[in-house]
Amino acid sequence: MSEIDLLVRKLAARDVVPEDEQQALRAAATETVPYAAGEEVVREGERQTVSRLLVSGLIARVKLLDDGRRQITELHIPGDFVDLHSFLLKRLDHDVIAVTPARLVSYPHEGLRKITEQWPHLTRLLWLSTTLDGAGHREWIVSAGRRTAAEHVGHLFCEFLLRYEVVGLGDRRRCPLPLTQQQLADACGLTPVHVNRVLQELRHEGLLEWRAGELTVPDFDRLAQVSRFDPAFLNLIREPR
Amino acid sequence: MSEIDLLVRKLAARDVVPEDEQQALRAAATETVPYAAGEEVVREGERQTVSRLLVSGLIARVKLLDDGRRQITELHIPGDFVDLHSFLLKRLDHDVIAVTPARLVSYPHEGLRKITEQWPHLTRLLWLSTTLDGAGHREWIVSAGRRTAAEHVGHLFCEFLLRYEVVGLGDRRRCPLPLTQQQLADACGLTPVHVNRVLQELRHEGLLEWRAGELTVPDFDRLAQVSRFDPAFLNLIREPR
DNA sequence: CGCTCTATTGAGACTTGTCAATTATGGTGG
DNA sequence: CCACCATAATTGACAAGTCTCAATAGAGCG
Repeated sequence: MSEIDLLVRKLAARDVVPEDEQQALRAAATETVPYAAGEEVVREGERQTVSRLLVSGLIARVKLLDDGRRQITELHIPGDFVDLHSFLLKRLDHDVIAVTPARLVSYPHEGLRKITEQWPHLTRLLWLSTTLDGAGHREWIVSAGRRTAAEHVGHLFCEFLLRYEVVGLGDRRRCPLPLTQQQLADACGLTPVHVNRVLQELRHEGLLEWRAGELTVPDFDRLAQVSRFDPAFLNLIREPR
Repeated sequence: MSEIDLLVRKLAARDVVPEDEQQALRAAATETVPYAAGEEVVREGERQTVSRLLVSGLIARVKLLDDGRRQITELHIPGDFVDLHSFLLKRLDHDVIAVTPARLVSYPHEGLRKITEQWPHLTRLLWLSTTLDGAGHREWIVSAGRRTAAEHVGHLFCEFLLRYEVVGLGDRRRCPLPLTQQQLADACGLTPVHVNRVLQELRHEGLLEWRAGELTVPDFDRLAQVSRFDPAFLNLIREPR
Protein backbone atom coordinates (compact mmCIF):
# COMPACT_ATOMS: atom_id res chain seq x y z
CA MET A 1 0.00 0.00 0.00
CA SER A 2 1.37 3.33 -1.05
CA GLU A 3 1.35 6.36 1.17
CA ILE A 4 -0.93 8.22 -1.22
CA ASP A 5 -3.62 5.56 -1.62
CA LEU A 6 -6.07 7.21 0.72
CA LEU A 7 -5.50 10.62 -0.85
CA VAL A 8 -6.08 9.08 -4.26
CA ARG A 9 -9.34 7.57 -3.04
CA LYS A 10 -10.40 10.96 -1.74
CA LEU A 11 -9.52 12.69 -5.01
CA ALA A 12 -10.93 9.88 -7.13
CA ALA A 13 -14.32 10.53 -5.54
CA ARG A 14 -14.20 13.91 -7.34
CA ASP A 15 -12.28 13.28 -10.58
CA VAL A 16 -10.13 10.77 -12.44
CA VAL A 17 -6.56 10.62 -11.14
CA PRO A 18 -4.32 9.31 -13.94
CA GLU A 19 -1.51 6.94 -13.09
CA ASP A 20 1.22 9.35 -14.17
CA GLU A 21 -0.11 12.02 -11.83
CA GLN A 22 -0.16 9.51 -8.99
CA GLN A 23 3.43 8.78 -9.83
CA ALA A 24 4.35 12.45 -9.77
CA LEU A 25 2.75 12.76 -6.36
CA ARG A 26 4.64 9.78 -5.01
CA ALA A 27 7.86 11.27 -6.31
CA ALA A 28 7.23 14.49 -4.41
CA ALA A 29 7.06 12.80 -1.01
CA THR A 30 10.11 12.60 1.20
CA GLU A 31 10.00 11.04 4.64
CA THR A 32 7.17 9.73 6.82
CA VAL A 33 7.19 11.25 10.30
CA PRO A 34 5.47 9.73 13.35
CA TYR A 35 3.91 11.92 16.04
CA ALA A 36 2.75 11.08 19.54
CA ALA A 37 -0.71 11.94 20.83
CA GLY A 38 -0.80 15.59 21.81
CA GLU A 39 2.34 16.46 19.92
CA GLU A 40 2.49 19.67 17.93
CA VAL A 41 3.00 19.22 14.19
CA VAL A 42 2.96 22.87 13.12
CA ARG A 43 3.09 25.99 15.23
CA GLU A 44 1.13 29.05 14.23
CA GLY A 45 3.19 31.66 12.45
CA GLU A 46 6.34 29.66 11.78
CA ARG A 47 7.56 29.57 8.22
CA GLN A 48 6.84 26.23 6.57
CA THR A 49 8.79 24.57 3.78
CA VAL A 50 6.84 21.33 3.58
CA SER A 51 3.20 20.30 3.58
CA ARG A 52 2.06 17.08 5.23
CA LEU A 53 -0.30 14.30 4.23
CA LEU A 54 -1.92 12.34 7.04
CA VAL A 55 -1.74 8.59 6.56
CA SER A 56 -2.84 7.39 9.99
CA GLY A 57 -4.25 8.93 13.12
CA LEU A 58 -6.34 12.00 13.81
CA ILE A 59 -5.09 15.58 13.51
CA ALA A 60 -6.64 18.85 14.62
CA ARG A 61 -6.16 22.42 13.48
CA VAL A 62 -6.37 24.56 16.61
CA LYS A 63 -6.71 28.29 17.07
CA LEU A 64 -5.97 29.80 20.47
CA LEU A 65 -7.05 33.12 21.96
CA ASP A 66 -4.68 34.90 24.31
CA ASP A 67 -6.79 34.11 27.35
CA GLY A 68 -6.79 30.37 26.75
CA ARG A 69 -9.99 29.95 24.80
CA ARG A 70 -9.41 27.38 22.12
CA GLN A 71 -11.24 26.45 18.94
CA ILE A 72 -10.60 23.49 16.69
CA THR A 73 -11.25 24.63 13.13
CA GLU A 74 -10.85 21.31 11.38
CA LEU A 75 -10.27 17.66 12.12
CA HIS A 76 -8.27 15.59 9.66
CA ILE A 77 -8.56 11.91 8.91
CA PRO A 78 -6.16 9.77 6.90
CA GLY A 79 -5.98 10.83 3.26
CA ASP A 80 -6.20 14.53 4.17
CA PHE A 81 -3.42 17.02 3.68
CA VAL A 82 -3.31 18.71 7.07
CA ASP A 83 -1.51 21.82 5.85
CA LEU A 84 -1.44 21.90 2.08
CA HIS A 85 -2.48 25.54 2.44
CA SER A 86 0.96 26.23 3.95
CA PHE A 87 2.32 25.71 0.42
CA LEU A 88 0.74 29.07 -0.43
CA LEU A 89 0.36 30.76 2.94
CA LYS A 90 3.87 29.85 4.13
CA ARG A 91 2.82 30.76 7.68
CA LEU A 92 -0.29 29.23 9.17
CA ASP A 93 -2.86 31.06 11.22
CA HIS A 94 -3.30 28.06 13.52
CA ASP A 95 -1.49 25.21 15.23
CA VAL A 96 -1.68 21.67 13.95
CA ILE A 97 -1.64 18.99 16.64
CA ALA A 98 -1.83 15.22 16.72
CA VAL A 99 -4.95 14.12 18.59
CA THR A 100 -3.87 10.48 18.46
CA PRO A 101 -0.56 8.94 17.47
CA ALA A 102 -0.23 9.82 13.80
CA ARG A 103 1.97 9.37 10.75
CA LEU A 104 2.48 12.19 8.27
CA VAL A 105 4.18 12.13 4.90
CA SER A 106 6.17 15.25 4.02
CA TYR A 107 5.82 17.03 0.68
CA PRO A 108 8.45 19.75 0.37
CA HIS A 109 7.06 22.91 -1.13
CA GLU A 110 9.80 22.79 -3.69
CA GLY A 111 8.35 19.56 -5.07
CA LEU A 112 4.84 20.95 -5.00
CA ARG A 113 6.06 23.98 -6.92
CA LYS A 114 7.44 21.66 -9.58
CA ILE A 115 4.08 19.95 -9.76
CA THR A 116 2.45 23.31 -10.48
CA GLU A 117 4.93 23.73 -13.33
CA GLN A 118 4.57 20.32 -14.92
CA TRP A 119 1.25 18.83 -13.90
CA PRO A 120 -1.56 21.33 -14.33
CA HIS A 121 -4.37 18.85 -13.80
CA LEU A 122 -2.74 17.42 -10.69
CA THR A 123 -2.27 21.00 -9.53
CA ARG A 124 -5.98 21.57 -9.93
CA LEU A 125 -6.69 18.44 -7.91
CA LEU A 126 -4.49 19.67 -5.08
CA TRP A 127 -6.09 23.08 -5.30
CA LEU A 128 -9.45 21.32 -5.17
CA SER A 129 -8.35 19.61 -2.00
CA THR A 130 -7.86 22.97 -0.29
CA THR A 131 -11.21 24.23 -1.55
CA LEU A 132 -12.85 21.16 -0.01
CA ASP A 133 -11.34 22.30 3.27
CA GLY A 134 -12.95 25.66 2.62
CA ALA A 135 -16.36 24.10 2.06
CA GLY A 136 -15.94 22.21 5.32
CA HIS A 137 -15.07 25.44 7.07
CA ARG A 138 -18.22 27.10 5.81
CA GLU A 139 -20.32 24.26 7.12
CA TRP A 140 -18.65 24.67 10.50
CA ILE A 141 -19.44 28.38 10.46
CA VAL A 142 -23.09 27.51 9.92
CA SER A 143 -22.96 24.93 12.69
CA ALA A 144 -21.42 27.38 15.13
CA GLY A 145 -23.62 30.28 14.10
CA ARG A 146 -27.03 28.81 13.40
CA ARG A 147 -27.31 25.25 14.62
CA THR A 148 -28.28 24.19 18.14
CA ALA A 149 -25.70 22.34 20.18
CA ALA A 150 -27.32 18.98 19.43
CA GLU A 151 -27.55 19.69 15.72
CA HIS A 152 -23.95 20.82 15.73
CA VAL A 153 -22.66 17.65 17.33
CA GLY A 154 -24.87 15.45 15.17
CA HIS A 155 -23.79 17.30 12.05
CA LEU A 156 -20.14 16.82 12.85
CA PHE A 157 -20.72 13.10 13.37
CA CYS A 158 -22.47 12.79 10.01
CA GLU A 159 -19.55 14.57 8.37
CA PHE A 160 -17.13 12.13 9.96
CA LEU A 161 -19.05 9.06 8.86
CA LEU A 162 -19.12 10.16 5.24
CA ARG A 163 -15.52 11.31 5.12
CA TYR A 164 -14.31 7.99 6.54
CA GLU A 165 -16.53 6.19 4.06
CA VAL A 166 -14.91 8.04 1.16
CA VAL A 167 -11.46 6.77 2.05
CA GLY A 168 -12.72 3.30 2.91
CA LEU A 169 -12.01 3.40 6.64
CA GLY A 170 -15.61 3.40 7.77
CA ASP A 171 -19.14 3.58 6.47
CA ARG A 172 -22.28 5.45 7.38
CA ARG A 173 -22.96 3.15 10.29
CA ARG A 174 -19.64 3.41 12.04
CA CYS A 175 -16.30 5.11 11.99
CA PRO A 176 -13.39 5.94 14.27
CA LEU A 177 -13.90 8.96 16.52
CA PRO A 178 -10.94 9.02 18.89
CA LEU A 179 -11.75 12.31 20.63
CA THR A 180 -12.36 13.30 24.22
CA GLN A 181 -15.51 15.24 25.01
CA GLN A 182 -13.27 18.21 25.76
CA GLN A 183 -11.87 18.07 22.24
CA LEU A 184 -15.32 17.67 20.76
CA ALA A 185 -16.34 20.73 22.76
CA ASP A 186 -13.41 22.67 21.31
CA ALA A 187 -14.49 21.66 17.82
CA CYS A 188 -18.08 22.76 18.40
CA GLY A 189 -17.44 25.90 20.42
CA LEU A 190 -19.24 24.47 23.46
CA THR A 191 -18.26 23.55 27.00
CA PRO A 192 -17.43 19.95 27.84
CA VAL A 193 -20.30 19.94 30.32
CA HIS A 194 -22.81 20.87 27.69
CA VAL A 195 -21.37 18.47 25.15
CA ASN A 196 -21.82 15.74 27.70
CA ARG A 197 -25.49 16.57 28.16
CA VAL A 198 -26.06 16.78 24.42
CA LEU A 199 -24.45 13.40 23.90
CA GLN A 200 -26.70 11.84 26.51
CA GLU A 201 -29.70 13.29 24.78
CA LEU A 202 -28.61 11.91 21.41
CA ARG A 203 -27.84 8.53 22.94
CA HIS A 204 -31.17 8.33 24.75
CA GLU A 205 -32.95 8.98 21.49
CA GLY A 206 -31.08 6.03 20.04
CA LEU A 207 -29.37 8.20 17.46
CA LEU A 208 -25.86 7.07 18.24
CA GLU A 209 -23.42 5.20 20.40
CA TRP A 210 -19.88 6.33 21.02
CA ARG A 211 -17.51 4.15 22.98
CA ALA A 212 -13.82 3.35 22.90
CA GLY A 213 -13.15 5.90 20.21
CA GLU A 214 -15.68 4.43 17.82
CA LEU A 215 -18.89 6.04 16.68
CA THR A 216 -21.90 3.89 15.79
CA VAL A 217 -24.99 5.36 14.18
CA PRO A 218 -27.84 2.88 13.64
CA ASP A 219 -29.79 5.14 11.27
CA PHE A 220 -27.66 7.64 9.39
CA ASP A 221 -30.61 9.25 7.64
CA ARG A 222 -32.38 9.93 10.90
CA LEU A 223 -29.30 11.54 12.46
CA ALA A 224 -28.76 13.53 9.27
CA GLN A 225 -32.34 14.77 9.35
CA VAL A 226 -32.24 15.73 13.00
CA SER A 227 -28.92 17.54 12.44
CA ARG A 228 -29.96 19.27 9.23
CA PHE A 229 -27.09 17.52 7.48
CA ASP A 230 -26.80 17.95 3.72
CA PRO A 231 -23.78 16.18 2.18
CA ALA A 232 -23.58 18.64 -0.72
CA PHE A 233 -20.68 20.51 0.90
CA LEU A 234 -18.52 17.38 0.58
CA ASN A 235 -18.70 17.81 -3.21
CA LEU A 236 -18.90 14.08 -3.86
CA ILE A 237 -19.35 14.36 -7.61
CA ARG A 238 -16.92 12.80 -10.03
CA GLU A 239 -16.37 15.22 -12.88
CA PRO A 240 -13.49 16.84 -14.76
CA ARG A 241 -11.72 19.54 -12.77
CA MET B 1 -8.20 51.82 -14.47
CA SER B 2 -8.23 48.15 -15.32
CA GLU B 3 -10.74 45.72 -13.91
CA ILE B 4 -8.02 43.75 -12.16
CA ASP B 5 -6.29 46.65 -10.40
CA LEU B 6 -7.83 45.96 -7.02
CA LEU B 7 -7.12 42.25 -7.30
CA VAL B 8 -3.52 43.05 -8.19
CA ARG B 9 -3.26 45.28 -5.11
CA LYS B 10 -4.60 42.47 -2.99
CA LEU B 11 -2.16 39.95 -4.45
CA ALA B 12 0.72 42.41 -4.46
CA ALA B 13 0.36 42.66 -0.69
CA ARG B 14 1.46 38.99 -0.62
CA ASP B 15 3.86 38.59 -3.56
CA VAL B 16 5.18 40.23 -6.69
CA VAL B 17 2.75 40.12 -9.60
CA PRO B 18 4.74 40.42 -12.84
CA GLU B 19 3.31 42.45 -15.68
CA ASP B 20 2.99 39.47 -18.01
CA GLU B 21 0.88 37.63 -15.46
CA GLN B 22 -1.32 40.67 -15.05
CA GLN B 23 -1.71 40.64 -18.79
CA ALA B 24 -2.66 36.96 -18.79
CA LEU B 25 -5.28 37.68 -16.16
CA ARG B 26 -6.73 40.55 -18.16
CA ALA B 27 -6.91 38.34 -21.20
CA ALA B 28 -8.94 35.75 -19.30
CA ALA B 29 -11.76 38.16 -18.45
CA THR B 30 -14.84 38.37 -20.60
CA GLU B 31 -17.74 40.66 -19.75
CA THR B 32 -18.55 42.83 -16.74
CA VAL B 33 -22.00 42.13 -15.31
CA PRO B 34 -23.97 44.53 -13.10
CA TYR B 35 -26.24 43.27 -10.33
CA ALA B 36 -28.92 45.04 -8.32
CA ALA B 37 -29.00 45.03 -4.53
CA GLY B 38 -30.43 41.75 -3.30
CA GLU B 39 -29.95 40.00 -6.60
CA GLU B 40 -28.67 36.45 -6.69
CA VAL B 41 -25.32 35.97 -8.42
CA VAL B 42 -24.88 32.23 -7.94
CA ARG B 43 -27.36 29.69 -6.69
CA GLU B 44 -26.22 26.80 -4.53
CA GLY B 45 -25.72 23.57 -6.41
CA GLU B 46 -25.92 24.88 -9.97
CA ARG B 47 -23.04 23.98 -12.23
CA GLN B 48 -20.75 26.94 -12.86
CA THR B 49 -18.61 27.61 -15.92
CA VAL B 50 -17.24 30.99 -14.90
CA SER B 51 -15.79 32.57 -11.77
CA ARG B 52 -16.39 36.19 -10.91
CA LEU B 53 -14.21 39.02 -9.64
CA LEU B 54 -15.91 41.79 -7.70
CA VAL B 55 -14.96 45.27 -8.86
CA SER B 56 -17.55 47.35 -7.03
CA GLY B 57 -20.19 46.78 -4.38
CA LEU B 58 -20.55 44.30 -1.55
CA ILE B 59 -21.26 40.60 -2.00
CA ALA B 60 -22.24 37.91 0.52
CA ARG B 61 -21.91 34.15 0.49
CA VAL B 62 -25.04 32.83 2.17
CA LYS B 63 -25.93 29.39 3.45
CA LEU B 64 -29.56 28.57 4.19
CA LEU B 65 -31.06 25.89 6.40
CA ASP B 66 -34.34 24.32 5.36
CA ASP B 67 -36.27 26.09 8.12
CA GLY B 68 -35.14 29.54 7.09
CA ARG B 69 -32.14 30.03 9.32
CA ARG B 70 -29.48 31.83 7.36
CA GLN B 71 -25.74 32.29 7.83
CA ILE B 72 -23.44 34.53 5.86
CA THR B 73 -20.10 32.74 5.58
CA GLU B 74 -18.13 35.49 3.92
CA LEU B 75 -18.45 39.09 2.80
CA HIS B 76 -16.59 40.23 -0.29
CA ILE B 77 -15.21 43.65 -1.06
CA PRO B 78 -13.88 44.90 -4.41
CA GLY B 79 -10.77 43.03 -5.50
CA ASP B 80 -12.10 39.70 -4.18
CA PHE B 81 -13.01 36.76 -6.36
CA VAL B 82 -16.42 35.86 -5.00
CA ASP B 83 -16.43 32.32 -6.36
CA LEU B 84 -12.99 31.40 -7.60
CA HIS B 85 -13.53 28.13 -5.74
CA SER B 86 -16.23 27.28 -8.26
CA PHE B 87 -13.39 26.78 -10.76
CA LEU B 88 -12.56 23.60 -8.82
CA LEU B 89 -15.79 22.77 -7.02
CA LYS B 90 -18.00 23.39 -10.09
CA ARG B 91 -21.03 23.45 -7.78
CA LEU B 92 -21.09 25.74 -4.77
CA ASP B 93 -22.35 24.82 -1.35
CA HIS B 94 -23.85 28.29 -0.87
CA ASP B 95 -25.62 31.14 -2.63
CA VAL B 96 -23.83 34.29 -3.65
CA ILE B 97 -25.90 37.46 -3.43
CA ALA B 98 -25.32 41.14 -4.06
CA VAL B 99 -25.76 43.09 -0.83
CA THR B 100 -25.48 46.40 -2.66
CA PRO B 101 -25.50 47.15 -6.39
CA ALA B 102 -22.36 45.45 -7.68
CA ARG B 103 -20.28 44.85 -10.77
CA LEU B 104 -18.60 41.52 -11.41
CA VAL B 105 -16.08 40.57 -14.06
CA SER B 106 -16.45 37.06 -15.50
CA TYR B 107 -13.52 34.67 -15.82
CA PRO B 108 -14.60 31.57 -17.76
CA HIS B 109 -13.21 28.39 -16.23
CA GLU B 110 -11.80 27.51 -19.60
CA GLY B 111 -9.52 30.53 -19.44
CA LEU B 112 -8.55 29.76 -15.85
CA ARG B 113 -7.69 26.23 -16.92
CA LYS B 114 -5.36 27.66 -19.54
CA ILE B 115 -3.73 29.80 -16.88
CA THR B 116 -3.00 26.65 -14.88
CA GLU B 117 -1.33 25.25 -17.98
CA GLN B 118 0.80 28.23 -18.90
CA TRP B 119 1.26 30.41 -15.83
CA PRO B 120 2.27 28.33 -12.83
CA HIS B 121 3.16 31.28 -10.63
CA LEU B 122 -0.06 33.08 -11.44
CA THR B 123 -1.86 29.82 -10.73
CA ARG B 124 -0.27 29.76 -7.31
CA LEU B 125 -1.38 33.33 -6.69
CA LEU B 126 -4.96 32.43 -7.56
CA TRP B 127 -4.72 29.34 -5.40
CA LEU B 128 -3.35 31.58 -2.64
CA SER B 129 -6.41 33.77 -3.04
CA THR B 130 -8.70 30.83 -2.19
CA THR B 131 -6.54 29.86 0.78
CA LEU B 132 -6.89 33.41 2.09
CA ASP B 133 -10.64 32.81 2.00
CA GLY B 134 -9.97 29.68 4.03
CA ALA B 135 -8.00 31.60 6.64
CA GLY B 136 -10.87 34.07 6.88
CA HIS B 137 -13.30 31.21 7.35
CA ARG B 138 -11.26 29.83 10.21
CA GLU B 139 -11.29 33.18 11.94
CA TRP B 140 -15.07 33.28 11.57
CA ILE B 141 -15.30 29.81 13.12
CA VAL B 142 -13.38 31.10 16.12
CA SER B 143 -15.58 34.17 16.31
CA ALA B 144 -18.76 32.13 16.21
CA GLY B 145 -17.48 29.45 18.55
CA ARG B 146 -15.38 31.23 21.13
CA ARG B 147 -15.86 34.98 21.00
CA THR B 148 -18.59 36.93 22.77
CA ALA B 149 -21.12 38.76 20.65
CA ALA B 150 -19.33 42.09 21.15
CA GLU B 151 -15.93 40.61 20.34
CA HIS B 152 -17.40 38.96 17.28
CA VAL B 153 -18.85 42.17 15.88
CA GLY B 154 -15.74 44.15 16.73
CA HIS B 155 -13.53 41.52 15.16
CA LEU B 156 -15.48 41.58 11.94
CA PHE B 157 -15.20 45.37 11.82
CA CYS B 158 -11.42 45.20 12.29
CA GLU B 159 -11.24 42.67 9.48
CA PHE B 160 -13.18 45.00 7.21
CA LEU B 161 -11.00 48.00 7.95
CA LEU B 162 -7.81 46.16 7.10
CA ARG B 163 -9.16 44.47 4.01
CA TYR B 164 -10.38 47.78 2.61
CA GLU B 165 -7.04 49.32 3.45
CA VAL B 166 -5.21 46.65 1.45
CA VAL B 167 -7.07 47.52 -1.73
CA GLY B 168 -6.86 51.26 -1.06
CA LEU B 169 -10.58 51.88 -0.52
CA GLY B 170 -10.34 52.68 3.16
CA ASP B 171 -7.92 52.76 6.04
CA ARG B 172 -7.92 51.65 9.64
CA ARG B 173 -10.01 54.62 10.68
CA ARG B 174 -12.87 54.25 8.25
CA CYS B 175 -14.24 52.06 5.53
CA PRO B 176 -17.51 51.33 3.76
CA LEU B 177 -19.87 49.00 5.62
CA PRO B 178 -23.12 49.02 3.67
CA LEU B 179 -24.94 46.35 5.69
CA THR B 180 -28.17 46.28 7.62
CA GLN B 181 -28.10 45.09 11.21
CA GLN B 182 -30.05 42.06 10.04
CA GLN B 183 -27.29 41.17 7.59
CA LEU B 184 -24.63 41.77 10.22
CA ALA B 185 -26.57 39.43 12.49
CA ASP B 186 -26.58 36.79 9.75
CA ALA B 187 -22.83 37.16 9.40
CA CYS B 188 -22.23 36.77 13.14
CA GLY B 189 -24.81 34.11 13.91
CA LEU B 190 -26.73 36.45 16.21
CA THR B 191 -30.21 37.95 16.25
CA PRO B 192 -30.75 41.47 14.94
CA VAL B 193 -32.01 42.51 18.37
CA HIS B 194 -28.83 41.41 20.05
CA VAL B 195 -26.63 42.93 17.37
CA ASN B 196 -28.40 46.20 17.98
CA ARG B 197 -27.65 46.07 21.70
CA VAL B 198 -24.03 45.13 21.09
CA LEU B 199 -23.62 48.03 18.68
CA GLN B 200 -24.97 50.46 21.22
CA GLU B 201 -22.54 49.13 23.77
CA LEU B 202 -19.61 49.55 21.38
CA ARG B 203 -20.78 53.01 20.40
CA HIS B 204 -21.24 54.12 23.99
CA GLU B 205 -17.70 53.05 24.74
CA GLY B 206 -16.57 55.27 21.89
CA LEU B 207 -15.14 52.35 19.98
CA LEU B 208 -16.93 53.05 16.74
CA GLU B 209 -19.50 54.96 14.77
CA TRP B 210 -21.49 53.46 11.95
CA ARG B 211 -23.80 55.63 9.90
CA ALA B 212 -24.93 55.81 6.32
CA GLY B 213 -23.09 52.65 5.40
CA GLU B 214 -19.76 53.91 6.65
CA LEU B 215 -17.81 52.62 9.62
CA THR B 216 -15.59 54.95 11.62
CA VAL B 217 -13.23 53.68 14.27
CA PRO B 218 -11.34 56.39 16.18
CA ASP B 219 -8.82 53.99 17.71
CA PHE B 220 -8.21 50.84 15.72
CA ASP B 221 -5.82 49.35 18.24
CA ARG B 222 -8.29 49.70 21.06
CA LEU B 223 -11.06 48.01 19.09
CA ALA B 224 -8.62 45.32 18.02
CA GLN B 225 -7.61 44.71 21.61
CA VAL B 226 -11.16 44.56 22.89
CA SER B 227 -12.09 42.18 20.07
CA ARG B 228 -9.02 39.97 20.39
CA PHE B 229 -8.19 40.80 16.79
CA ASP B 230 -4.88 39.51 15.43
CA PRO B 231 -4.27 40.40 11.77
CA ALA B 232 -2.05 37.36 11.18
CA PHE B 233 -4.86 35.47 9.45
CA LEU B 234 -4.85 38.07 6.68
CA ASN B 235 -1.37 36.86 5.72
CA LEU B 236 -0.12 40.32 4.87
CA ILE B 237 3.45 39.29 4.15
CA ARG B 238 5.07 39.87 0.81
CA GLU B 239 7.15 36.84 -0.06
CA PRO B 240 7.60 34.40 -2.96
CA ARG B 241 4.72 31.96 -3.38
C1' DC C 1 -3.80 -0.73 43.57
C1' DG C 2 -3.52 3.99 43.34
C1' DC C 3 -3.39 7.89 40.30
C1' DT C 4 -4.71 10.77 36.75
C1' DC C 5 -7.58 11.88 33.22
C1' DT C 6 -12.26 11.68 31.57
C1' DA C 7 -17.13 11.56 32.09
C1' DT C 8 -21.19 12.73 34.66
C1' DT C 9 -24.34 15.31 37.66
C1' DG C 10 -26.49 19.37 40.00
C1' DA C 11 -27.54 24.13 41.11
C1' DG C 12 -27.54 28.56 39.81
C1' DA C 13 -25.94 32.55 36.78
C1' DC C 14 -25.55 34.85 32.53
C1' DT C 15 -25.62 35.62 27.63
C1' DT C 16 -28.44 35.57 24.01
C1' DG C 17 -33.01 34.70 21.99
C1' DT C 18 -38.09 35.56 21.47
C1' DC C 19 -42.00 38.27 20.88
C1' DA C 20 -44.15 42.43 20.34
C1' DA C 21 -44.42 47.22 20.14
C1' DT C 22 -42.52 51.76 18.97
C1' DT C 23 -39.63 55.03 16.65
C1' DA C 24 -36.56 56.49 13.02
C1' DT C 25 -35.06 56.61 8.28
C1' DG C 26 -35.03 56.81 3.42
C1' DG C 27 -37.16 56.56 -0.93
C1' DT C 28 -41.25 57.71 -3.87
C1' DG C 29 -45.28 59.67 -5.90
C1' DG C 30 -48.18 63.52 -5.91
C1' DC D 1 -41.41 70.02 -1.22
C1' DC D 2 -44.29 67.15 1.45
C1' DA D 3 -46.91 63.11 2.84
C1' DC D 4 -46.72 58.46 2.80
C1' DC D 5 -44.91 53.99 2.90
C1' DA D 6 -41.81 50.30 3.65
C1' DT D 7 -37.81 49.13 5.73
C1' DA D 8 -34.62 49.45 9.44
C1' DA D 9 -33.48 50.48 14.10
C1' DT D 10 -34.62 50.55 18.87
C1' DT D 11 -36.77 49.26 23.24
C1' DG D 12 -38.83 46.30 26.94
C1' DA D 13 -40.18 42.16 29.30
C1' DC D 14 -39.47 37.61 29.60
C1' DA D 15 -37.83 32.81 28.12
C1' DA D 16 -34.37 29.64 26.87
C1' DG D 17 -29.97 27.73 25.94
C1' DT D 18 -25.63 27.41 27.39
C1' DC D 19 -22.06 28.37 30.81
C1' DT D 20 -19.84 28.27 35.43
C1' DC D 21 -18.46 26.18 39.43
C1' DA D 22 -18.06 22.38 42.14
C1' DA D 23 -18.49 17.79 43.35
C1' DT D 24 -18.68 12.81 42.32
C1' DA D 25 -18.09 8.68 39.64
C1' DG D 26 -15.72 6.00 36.23
C1' DA D 27 -11.91 4.30 33.38
C1' DG D 28 -7.34 3.52 31.80
C1' DC D 29 -2.62 2.83 33.11
C1' DG D 30 1.90 2.08 35.43
